[in-house]
Amino acid sequence: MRRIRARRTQEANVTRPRTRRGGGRPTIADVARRAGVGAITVSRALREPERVSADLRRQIQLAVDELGYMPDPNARALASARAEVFSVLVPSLTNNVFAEVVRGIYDSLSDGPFRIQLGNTHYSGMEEERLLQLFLSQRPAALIVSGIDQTGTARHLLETAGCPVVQIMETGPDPVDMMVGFSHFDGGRMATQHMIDAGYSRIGFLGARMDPRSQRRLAGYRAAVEAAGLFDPRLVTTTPTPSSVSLGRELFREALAKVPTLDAVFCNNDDIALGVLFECHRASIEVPRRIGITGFNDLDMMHVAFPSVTSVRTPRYEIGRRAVAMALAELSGDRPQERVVDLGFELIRRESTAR
Amino acid sequence: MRRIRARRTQEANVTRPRTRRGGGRPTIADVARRAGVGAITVSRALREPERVSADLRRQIQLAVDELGYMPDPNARALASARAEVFSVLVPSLTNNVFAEVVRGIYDSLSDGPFRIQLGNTHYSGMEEERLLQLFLSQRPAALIVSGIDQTGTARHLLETAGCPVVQIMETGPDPVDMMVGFSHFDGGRMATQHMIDAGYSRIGFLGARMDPRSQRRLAGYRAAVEAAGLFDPRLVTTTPTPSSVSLGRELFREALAKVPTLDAVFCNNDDIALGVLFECHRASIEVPRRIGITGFNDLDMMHVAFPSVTSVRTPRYEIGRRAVAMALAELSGDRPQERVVDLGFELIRRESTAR
DNA sequence: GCTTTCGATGGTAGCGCTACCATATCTACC
DNA sequence: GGTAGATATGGTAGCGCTACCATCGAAAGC
Repeated sequence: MRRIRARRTQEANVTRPRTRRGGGRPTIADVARRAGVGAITVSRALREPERVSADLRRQIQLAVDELGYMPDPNARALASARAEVFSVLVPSLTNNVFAEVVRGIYDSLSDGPFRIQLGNTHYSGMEEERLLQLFLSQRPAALIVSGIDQTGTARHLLETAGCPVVQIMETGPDPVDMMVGFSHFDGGRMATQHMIDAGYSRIGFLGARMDPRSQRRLAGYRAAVEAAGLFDPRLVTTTPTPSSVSLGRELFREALAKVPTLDAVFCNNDDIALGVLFECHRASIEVPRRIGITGFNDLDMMHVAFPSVTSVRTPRYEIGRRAVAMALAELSGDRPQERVVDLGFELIRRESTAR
Repeated sequence: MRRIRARRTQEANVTRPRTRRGGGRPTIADVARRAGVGAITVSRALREPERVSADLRRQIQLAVDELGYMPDPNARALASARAEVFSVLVPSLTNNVFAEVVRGIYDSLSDGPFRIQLGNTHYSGMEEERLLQLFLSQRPAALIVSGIDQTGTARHLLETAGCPVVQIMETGPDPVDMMVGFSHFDGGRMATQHMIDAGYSRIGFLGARMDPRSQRRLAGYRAAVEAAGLFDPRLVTTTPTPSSVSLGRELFREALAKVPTLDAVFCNNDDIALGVLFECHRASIEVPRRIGITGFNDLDMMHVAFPSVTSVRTPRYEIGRRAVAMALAELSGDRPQERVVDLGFELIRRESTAR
């Protein structure tokens, strides 16, 4: 039986002309001919091996190896109306936080068949809409988007995407589909409460690029300070400028000029905190005695800094991994029970607030 | 004339059943029908508008807008045997240096039709080969790869890729196609020479993750130190461990334990330098009097640090932009004259070496 | 006035793959 | 022994688009 197939194969082989367009790379038909089977069987052997007999499977694998065959993802996507692509939207590529999230996503997806389509929204809702539209034209297998504050249009696009959608970084009451993140409000509140407990009373908030998550950290800060009867609007210093270490220094100088009695700062993120720390060094301001400092994210450098800096450790890498895991579970059929996963955070107390 | 076309169109429209597979999104045929033209004219109007009369162009644009038509990139790639994709291979996603390069690439490509396919090689030649193979199966429009030390297999893949290839970060004598970068050897040498000139004589080298570029910085360091008769193998402290601020501290401690007379360090990169700086603070080692510090890359924080840290400023963002520009030029037909572009670097002298 | 050339437009035939259905073989059951 | 059902494999017809070639009318050349 097998022999008959093989003969048929060779005959067909003779007349096949190299097409004008394809770069001469082997196609699934080449593999099929070589293995003496139908093209569809090759396709199956590659995608659902359990549905092909071990015998043919071996033969096909051999042909694939000999020919160096690689399926064309474009043809695949066209024929199946679904690309093996995860579309990922983040607001920044250089921000360490998102770099880690993205790394988590890449690490989780590097084994499987999925490619990644990464888009940088630059913190712009318009840009997010544009990219969403663009990415959706590829019919991705899943969508991972940052934040929960999509525009109406963007939200509608997500809802009608027809694939698993994971909103990351934050959790909220109304997921499009799934969510992984933590509460920035709680993070801000806990960090601030810690400084209150440590005995600071004129606690400032320093914030750059006040995106929605920063706003919620600020809200958390405010809740804590108000509860302690310590709120003063002049203690809040923010700017829409993108965050950086040098900006941290500027903000701190500004805050100190406004409120000379300032005795602690809760920083939007660790870059800002580092800028504050350096400025304290430069101006001989004692930390934590004269000024307490708390950052956000807990980058590696915070525990190395001198004095080491208190910070809120956030599960960035883990968010990336979990988002992929949830989407993958959904794709494979077993619908995750938990649609909204709160990965929490941890306040790491260090020298910078040890008064 | 136009009217006749329109009539024909409507007739055809009646019998068109919605296909079972496509998700009901409008196709080029829908647009063509609506505009009363042939599908191929729509295709042309979208890709080479100058070849279609202004009249039809307007009509087609209208139909596109009304229908919300977006071309399917997969079908496009399949039909034209070329995807509108730039494949980019970097060794790390979180390393600030590559994050900036990638940002440059994204910024340069966000307007045009090109998508980006980003791969993380984790500094592994094997992984690079694998990803190259994978990405090439998509027939990208161009390839951007980090470094010039590809394995034989990888190099062969690049040479036969059939699209523009840009090697980035370094320049060298033997480009596959094009190169953009700078000389890490010269950077290392100049940084070291600067410390020699500043009066330091027991100058150490601290290096993490000794990838090829770090190796060349080390070679530059060594050239400078040897020329001055100052070389001592015990001054070199390296580790294959990935770089981090905390690792900088470890390396510095180790170096100081080995050679107590150490009076300066050239650090592999700014993270390491920052770790050294913090350790100096912690151990009350005066900078720059007792120890001079020079970093590499000149991250924003280096000028804010106290004392501010001397570093070699590298054109990371610019490398990304230039790589895209060169590939784009090649694609549009006007072959760049310069196949190898050296973007140089700049030594930024600061307090940490101002003895 | 007639042919030649050229620019604008359209039709046909794939690109490489998979969904869908058909067919063939084998097993289980009455 | 015959039939239903399961299992394994194959054929056909697209997926949505563009390369290639054909066609057609108008301008240009003689």
